[in-house]
Amino acid sequence: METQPAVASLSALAHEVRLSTFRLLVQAGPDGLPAGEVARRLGVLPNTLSASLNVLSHAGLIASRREGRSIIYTANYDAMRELLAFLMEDCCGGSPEICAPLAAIASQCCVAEGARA
Amino acid sequence: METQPAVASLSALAHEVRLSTFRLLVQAGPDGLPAGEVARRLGVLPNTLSASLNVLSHAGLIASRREGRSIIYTANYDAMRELLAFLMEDCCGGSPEICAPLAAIASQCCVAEGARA
DNA sequence: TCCATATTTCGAGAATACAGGAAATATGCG
DNA sequence: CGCATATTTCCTGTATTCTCGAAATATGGA
Repeated sequence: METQPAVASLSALAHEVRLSTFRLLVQAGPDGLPAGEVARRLGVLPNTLSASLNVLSHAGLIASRREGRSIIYTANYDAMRELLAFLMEDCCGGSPEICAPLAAIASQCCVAEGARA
Repeated sequence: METQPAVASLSALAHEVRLSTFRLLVQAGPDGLPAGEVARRLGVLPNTLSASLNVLSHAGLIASRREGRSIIYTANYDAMRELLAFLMEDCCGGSPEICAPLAAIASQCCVAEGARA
């Protein structure tokens, strides 16, 4: 990943409603959530949320599909991974032991539970 | 970490010069770099860079110390870790196998080289 | 003290982001 | 078709951010 798209992603996440929205969709998994449900859970007006979804979508962090009258939004896990990888990528140039705890966080978070399955 | 400080950190990073500055300092390791050196490497005016450093510092992402006439800036690795952990923290609630690759990235990045030492 | 270096602070104009009201679009159902 | 639901688009005033020139501050050395 290069700097410019990373800035775009970070900008999209640098907003209370948008960050909460993204986290909600990440939690929701591949099934995603309809826009209205997100608005209800976060307590924001539908049009305000729509603007937030638009920004996140434009940055490639989420995707959408129509289902009946609802539009379902889902997190783009690839984009999330790319952004995190970009942020982690530099720390090893200096001293690996400094950023090693990041791996510990990730394995605590993901592998420990994933490996158990 | 909570949403509000996370937004502050993301806002600080959501800017081309500031993101590049932060990455440069992360690469530089605990010794850090003087402000002038960062400005020279990134090709930005000293006062513009100063504003960027101020924003990053205010968000807690970097720290500074004076050394003679120079002011040396260093990355705050703890803050970086907290932010990354915050972003990763939700993915497991859904499906662990989705975010497991994050652990792979982190271990590629840090542990593989760190363990070799 | 005087000067050069390193960095920050101040100020102003231009550009951009934000929130929310009102209206428009799309879908499903009777 | 007519109506309710779900969501988006448009609009507008306000607030914030960004950039850069000019001036100020801090340090070290002659």
